[in-house]
Amino acid sequence: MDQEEARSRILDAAEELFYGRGIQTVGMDELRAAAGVSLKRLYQCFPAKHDLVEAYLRRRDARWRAELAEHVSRHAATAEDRPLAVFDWLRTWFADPGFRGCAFINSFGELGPVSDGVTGVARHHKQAVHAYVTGLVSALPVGDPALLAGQLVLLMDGAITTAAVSGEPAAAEYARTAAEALVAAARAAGPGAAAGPG
Amino acid sequence: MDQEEARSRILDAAEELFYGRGIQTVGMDELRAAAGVSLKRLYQCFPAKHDLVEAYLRRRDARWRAELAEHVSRHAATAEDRPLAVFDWLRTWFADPGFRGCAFINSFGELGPVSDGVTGVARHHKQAVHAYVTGLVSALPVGDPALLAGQLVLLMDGAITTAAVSGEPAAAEYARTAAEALVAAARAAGPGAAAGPG
DNA sequence: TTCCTCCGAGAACGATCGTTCTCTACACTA
DNA sequence: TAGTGTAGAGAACGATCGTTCTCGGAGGAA
Repeated sequence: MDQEEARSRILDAAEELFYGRGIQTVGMDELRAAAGVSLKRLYQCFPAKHDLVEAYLRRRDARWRAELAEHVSRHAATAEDRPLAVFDWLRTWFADPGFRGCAFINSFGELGPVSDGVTGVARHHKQAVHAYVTGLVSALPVGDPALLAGQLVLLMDGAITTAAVSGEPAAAEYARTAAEALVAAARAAGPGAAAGPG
Repeated sequence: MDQEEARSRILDAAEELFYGRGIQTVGMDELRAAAGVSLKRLYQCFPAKHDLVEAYLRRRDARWRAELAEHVSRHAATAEDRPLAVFDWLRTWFADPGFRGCAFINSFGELGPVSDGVTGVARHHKQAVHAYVTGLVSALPVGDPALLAGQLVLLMDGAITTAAVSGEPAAAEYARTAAEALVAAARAAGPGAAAGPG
């Protein structure tokens, strides 16, 4: 087996186990078995468990954002649809049987206080998502795209955690209606618009 | 030392350590030392660690919601102010040096998949907060209080997690402005109001 | 074939953790 | 004063975990 393939299989197993059951709950030997590699190979690829944890989070960050962006660009016809398509994608994600909330929030809650690496990756992920959403709303005629993006990101994280804890995907619907209202309000206060009533 | 006092000191230490560093990171012996009780006493009060974890979460749930309700009832003059006062309280909480996100989301992310007890307490907490917010918005002339409450709860959870991961309390401001917009939109669509433009 | 190198399988090691057990000291009762 | 029950201090136990080490075998080069 190639070193490259071993690394990929280890990361696949790590993503399934770490995301599904938590990081500290999964031992290196169970991970080795799930990946189908030897312990020696595992430590060749990742010298310590925290290296594997951070690599898992980094890969998941890239893939998660790529899937989100692909769904948005594929399903949103106009610039107005794009921010809302984010929440449609969330709904399909919540319905996935393996859904268990945000991997970065979970990892941060579990290891943030004792791992600067985990904290850094989680923070980077949230910043990247924020930047992506800011890009989406910047195409809209709103007065303060940064404000609207910040609000939408709150709805995203709130929906993710609520859906995870409650076990029901309905949070995506609430978030979408809230996003519609916030986008509408931002457009009403957009450049060239009169000040709102009050 | 009284049994009652021992129990209280243990729960105090558990809350500080579990919330601040995570549950699995804190051992029973460190907890015993922080509480200033003997190991025998510790296991008399809580026969196993998971008993202590669930007791910690239940007590924190009650206290957290009581503090929130007290702040709202004390600082909000009118029914219109009450939902927004929630976010003012969040802002002060985020600024606390010990703030580290939502104890229930953190615990759920760490132990949810392997502990039905933790999952149950986290779910109960979120349902109770939802019920409280529903009560707040039910006093407002809005068409669908349950919908607005669901939206506001998403903003709360999103703000809490964003503030925790980013380490900056600014999320509370975004959440408050979003809450204002959502309340205004719900009032515009409230009972007796004409349908909105669109 | 013989040697060298690499790999997988899994034992082993040291540390930690949750939990229990032992020992000693002290307060209270007859 | 002798006896009894209880508490604290901390050793001990069994399990688990991250990590390293050992052993035996496979494959290529001379």
